Amino acid sequence: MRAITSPRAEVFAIGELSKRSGVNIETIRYYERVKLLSPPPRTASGRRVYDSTGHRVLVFIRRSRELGFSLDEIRALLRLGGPDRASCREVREIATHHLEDIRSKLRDLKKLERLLTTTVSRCSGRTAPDCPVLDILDIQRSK
Amino acid sequence: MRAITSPRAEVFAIGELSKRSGVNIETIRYYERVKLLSPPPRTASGRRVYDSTGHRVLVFIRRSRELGFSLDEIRALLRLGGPDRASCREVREIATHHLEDIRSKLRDLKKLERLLTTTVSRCSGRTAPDCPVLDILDIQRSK
DNA sequence: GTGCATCCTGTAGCAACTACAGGATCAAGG
DNA sequence: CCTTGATCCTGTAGTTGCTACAGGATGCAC
Repeated sequence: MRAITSPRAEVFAIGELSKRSGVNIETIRYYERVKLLSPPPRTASGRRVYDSTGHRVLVFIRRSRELGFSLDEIRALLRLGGPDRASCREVREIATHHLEDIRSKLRDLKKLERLLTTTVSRCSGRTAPDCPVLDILDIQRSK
Repeated sequence: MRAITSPRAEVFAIGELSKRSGVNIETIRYYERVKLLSPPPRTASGRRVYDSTGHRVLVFIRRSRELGFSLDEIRALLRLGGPDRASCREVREIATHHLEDIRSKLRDLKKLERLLTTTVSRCSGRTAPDCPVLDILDIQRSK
């Protein structure tokens, strides 16, 4: 086995990692607490030390969050991307399931958008005496 | 002024209200705590007593939540629908603003859906050795 | 050696609920 | 009259994914 991996491994503190990854410091520590990130080595005085691997994992997490995956889903994806990587199938299952969630949210939002659009436009038409937005929500004026 | 409002006002307890409105008991009490609902009268022994007005307001809240309004927005809508109701304009402002939120969420989700759809379909095509879902998220295999 | 930046832990807060625990009260049957 | 089971009460803690302190310990430059 080769001892030295490459032209010297670069390491850095949590502030640097935060800047590079676009994930804020408190959030990084939070990810560690909830076991999304494994605890990094520390300096003698107790400060966290990260390297490029830590950076890559964190960026993976950030991207996944942007795609709307939950922390639990990300945990699963990380496990699958990790040491015992094998099953593209499982990854696909998670992603497909997530996609279904997204689609149902999309459907709901579209319905909502239509409903609110037509209602608001009725409202802006004139100085309506009875507001159609409140109507749609079915609030009662005495009768 | 007429003393008796109608053929006897019907009153009921929180469990009944919960069933009729489709909002669960703990949530009703929570709404009261955060001042979305005004505290109802109580029986001698301290149990909450509701009537049809309480029911109407609660249903209004439920529908608003289904439409994705935040509790703060609903608070505002309730104020506008209440005693000093006047401004359809303010209601429209709240609804329009909310509509913009919905539209931007819609745009994001659509992008997401496209991205995940194509990725997952590439994945399901064959027994891929390197999972494209993990690829897209940019996780690293040693190199 | 004196600042100031950066780091540490631990706790509390946000939305919008949900889920108890531990006790009081009500209504019906025997 | 008494017991049983349903319903109600308050208060607190948990959920998700963070963010924001407080209060203290380092690191580094001048």
